[in-house]
Amino acid sequence: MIQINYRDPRPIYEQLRDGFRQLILTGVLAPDEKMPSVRELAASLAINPNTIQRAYRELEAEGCICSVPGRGSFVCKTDAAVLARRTELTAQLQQAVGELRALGLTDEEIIALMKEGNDHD
Amino acid sequence: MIQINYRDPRPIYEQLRDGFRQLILTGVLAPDEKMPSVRELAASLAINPNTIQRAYRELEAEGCICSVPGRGSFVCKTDAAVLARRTELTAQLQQAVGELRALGLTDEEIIALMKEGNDHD
DNA sequence: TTAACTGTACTAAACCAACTAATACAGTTA
DNA sequence: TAACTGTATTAGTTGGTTTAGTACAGTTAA
Repeated sequence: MIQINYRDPRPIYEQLRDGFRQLILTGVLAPDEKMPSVRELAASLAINPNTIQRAYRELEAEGCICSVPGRGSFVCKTDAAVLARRTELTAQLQQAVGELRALGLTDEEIIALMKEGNDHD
Repeated sequence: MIQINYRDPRPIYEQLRDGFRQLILTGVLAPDEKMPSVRELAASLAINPNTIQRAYRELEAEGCICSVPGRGSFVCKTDAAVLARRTELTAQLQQAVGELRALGLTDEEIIALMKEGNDHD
């Protein structure tokens, strides 16, 4: 379901948080679907339950999941979560575009780069 | 010339390296121009010389500056450095674009976002 | 030559965030 | 009741960043 890359310099809890956020916001994990329990996921990934807990805590703060003591954690995609992610990605996009322009690339060239990597469906 | 932001979670040496790279690759610092000496910059920024040294070492490895023992460090913009930065920015761009597409945005909407933040000269 | 600059190298310690470990408490479910 | 769930807390380890101090060698100008 989710994988950890130990060569990735980012902390584990960030990899988990970002990975799950991606799955949730893109609909791979449907609303009301049950997330793996803290202990279960910790065991299957061979890491500490506290690390899972931290990722889940942040996902809940973002509005991606809802955790209920005794019951479990559940997917809970919120408009606020989608909007927040979109805002964040827009900032990243504009940052990269701004620097590419500073390197002398035209908007046409940048758009070409943008469509180059991925097939646009 | 360059500033450190202590609220920025990134390490100081990364802020220095990225800041100088930006100034060099965009031509604000001209080729053959002398960089501030390790000790001078450390004093004016009130940080340790070793931190400056690390930033300079990485900039030299990237081909942005050339350091000569006894003489100093000098701007030395390389084609390789420009290309490397362009490649990196392209990856960041495509990453953001890919995720925005996954959120359901069309390429037209993404291009609009891209032009929205900055006036295109 | 001397003095003051330059980059570079090295070791040791302080510091802090990330992570682990172990334990405990409370709510839910069969 | 037993086994699950999320949550909280404390303590300890680890690794990267930064500081501190020292040292060496090359350059430059008085």
